[in-house]
Amino acid sequence: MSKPPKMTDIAAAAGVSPMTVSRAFRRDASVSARTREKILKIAEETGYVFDSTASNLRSQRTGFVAVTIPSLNNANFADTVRGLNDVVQEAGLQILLGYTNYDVLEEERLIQQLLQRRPEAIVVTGGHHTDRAHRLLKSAGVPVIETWDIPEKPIDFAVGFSNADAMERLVAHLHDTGAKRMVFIGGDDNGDTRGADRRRGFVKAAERLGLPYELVSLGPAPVSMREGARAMAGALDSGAAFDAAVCVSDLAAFGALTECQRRGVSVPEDLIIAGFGGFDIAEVATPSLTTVDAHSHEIGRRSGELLVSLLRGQTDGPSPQQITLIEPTLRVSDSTSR
Amino acid sequence: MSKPPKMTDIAAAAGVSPMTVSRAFRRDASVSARTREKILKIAEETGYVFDSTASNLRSQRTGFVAVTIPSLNNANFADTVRGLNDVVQEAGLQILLGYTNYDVLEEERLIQQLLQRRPEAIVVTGGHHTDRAHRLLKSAGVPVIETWDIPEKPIDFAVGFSNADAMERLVAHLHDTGAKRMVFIGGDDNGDTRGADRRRGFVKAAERLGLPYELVSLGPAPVSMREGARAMAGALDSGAAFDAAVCVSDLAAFGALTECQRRGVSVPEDLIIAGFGGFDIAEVATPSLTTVDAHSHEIGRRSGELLVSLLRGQTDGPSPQQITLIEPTLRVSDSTSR
DNA sequence: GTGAAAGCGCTAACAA
DNA sequence: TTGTTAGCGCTTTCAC
Repeated sequence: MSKPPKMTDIAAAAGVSPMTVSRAFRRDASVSARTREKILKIAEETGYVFDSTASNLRSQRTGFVAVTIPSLNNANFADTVRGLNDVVQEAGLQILLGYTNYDVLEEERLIQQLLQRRPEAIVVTGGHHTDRAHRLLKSAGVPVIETWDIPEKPIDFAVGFSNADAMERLVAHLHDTGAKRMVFIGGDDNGDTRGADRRRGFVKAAERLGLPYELVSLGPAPVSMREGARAMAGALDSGAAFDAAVCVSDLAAFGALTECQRRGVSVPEDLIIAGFGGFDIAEVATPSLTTVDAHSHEIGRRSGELLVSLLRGQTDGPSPQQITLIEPTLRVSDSTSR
Repeated sequence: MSKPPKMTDIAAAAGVSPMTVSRAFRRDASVSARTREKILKIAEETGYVFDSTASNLRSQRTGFVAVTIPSLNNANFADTVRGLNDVVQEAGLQILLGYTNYDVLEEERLIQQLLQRRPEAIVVTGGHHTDRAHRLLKSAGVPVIETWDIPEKPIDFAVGFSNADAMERLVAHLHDTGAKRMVFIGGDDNGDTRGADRRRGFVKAAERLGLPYELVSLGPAPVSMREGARAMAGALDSGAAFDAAVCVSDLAAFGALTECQRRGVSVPEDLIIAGFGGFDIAEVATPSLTTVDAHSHEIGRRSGELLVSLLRGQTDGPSPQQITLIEPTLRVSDSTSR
């Protein structure tokens, strides 16, 4: 068992210089077809595997895109990563994924760690970071894309929407359909800034419309279906009167729905329920859940396209917008249709 | 705007050699506390960011663990990656994730691409690969862990279970509770070898028990809740008589359940339904779904622990087992309890 | 506890 | 279309 071959070994075997081998491995390089084929054949036979680590150092390009998301086990974020990956993979880039568990300190740690890998761009979820993380991102020397939120002042670029505004629109719709007293079921504030924004939007809309409301806390993010069920149980047990429940995500909404079914509370007759996010479960639940589709996959796809065009240095087209608004879609469904 | 500082810049500023700076950045290195603090202070002030790419090349260690999964949008695999990440992150390793879309050719492409990054270990889902992928893995020179399946002949290590056996046990249980005619709702074979294994287990058990059965195809993986609903609709429309439906995953099972509810078919009174995987939805559905909990998170965690012990080169302890069996748990619930 | 010299395996830059 | 030279920013190795 000898050492694995390197580029100079392939070059020697093919009777060319290492530089020619290097060129042969890149699509657009100027190498004669004959030479290229010969090189590739020898490489395959000898089991040569190109060493990116050397290439990365010498060329000062890694092909990495660093990505941080709050949780891997949330279909919304998974969809965003998938959308992003579909685009950047096409451009020969590799995602470096990390998740923060909805913790800004963990995010800071992760960003510092990921920057050491010398990514060519970095995509983060949300626009709230520690001061240090913010500084690291600003001085990273690569494009930064903040997703899912539209921060007041994006570091470089933002692809997302206003969670508060979207929630306001949902509440206004429920008010239009006749809801008189609402509860909001959501997580604690710590970490899940999108959840907190949705709650702010809920409160703002309810107060503007003169609707009485209550807030039910679910504990820290991530919010699961089970916790949605528990929160609904608590709300029903508390004896509070309400005819509409708005949940911070479809998962919580579905849990709340099952709890109602378990207790014989009819949805939407006795109580209307709405979720947020546009998860699969909203469509398949019986009754299907009214939700706000955040277009998770599209957020990733558009972030990827923005990023690829930035890295290609397309100076010809129009310079990219700092903010890409992905307007969410209100999907009214059976759970709020009396 | 000047160029970002490198290690020699920090060394010059601190009045030490680059080597001392290098040592100061590693935990166990022999540098006096005073020197170390001075160096770290200067590094922070100047915004120095350690360059892994150079370290990777010189030390021939990247700290990467390559991971391929069929899909990011499957909570089972996401759980496995989370379990894996929790462990390897602790050991200072970074996951390089790729997904194959249940396609072995895509897997081959991905493996080749990931190996160029010089990972220190590689974790793949399943034990079926193209010949070329198999060769690449075997000659990669790093530990290979195959998960979710137990291949006949693992390349290096396997962490998982027999999908066929687990399904057989489920079918035997349903037979015990009085099921007389079964349908299996699952995907096509192309790509999803775990799904195919489950189907084989179903057929084998049904034939052993003398149970009449039918197979309903869902189309190619991944199988969604919606497709489960559609498959159940087709099965009910076909007029075939059956009193039990076994689904390749809980997602399909939940879809099938909602379709039954939509049509007034009572579960479990008229029809019992079982899923597979141990997804959250199984527990929260009404009625809750009988399932086989594959312990997705544990598969990842154990893979990570195995891998970390291999990379630490622990020659002292017992040499690691080639096969780590994570026995799935049958969770009998309301959807099959008459 | 610290330093000097050399080099990891590629590719930028220039030359032919 | 191909080759030569030098060097990316660290860390190995050896020395003190």
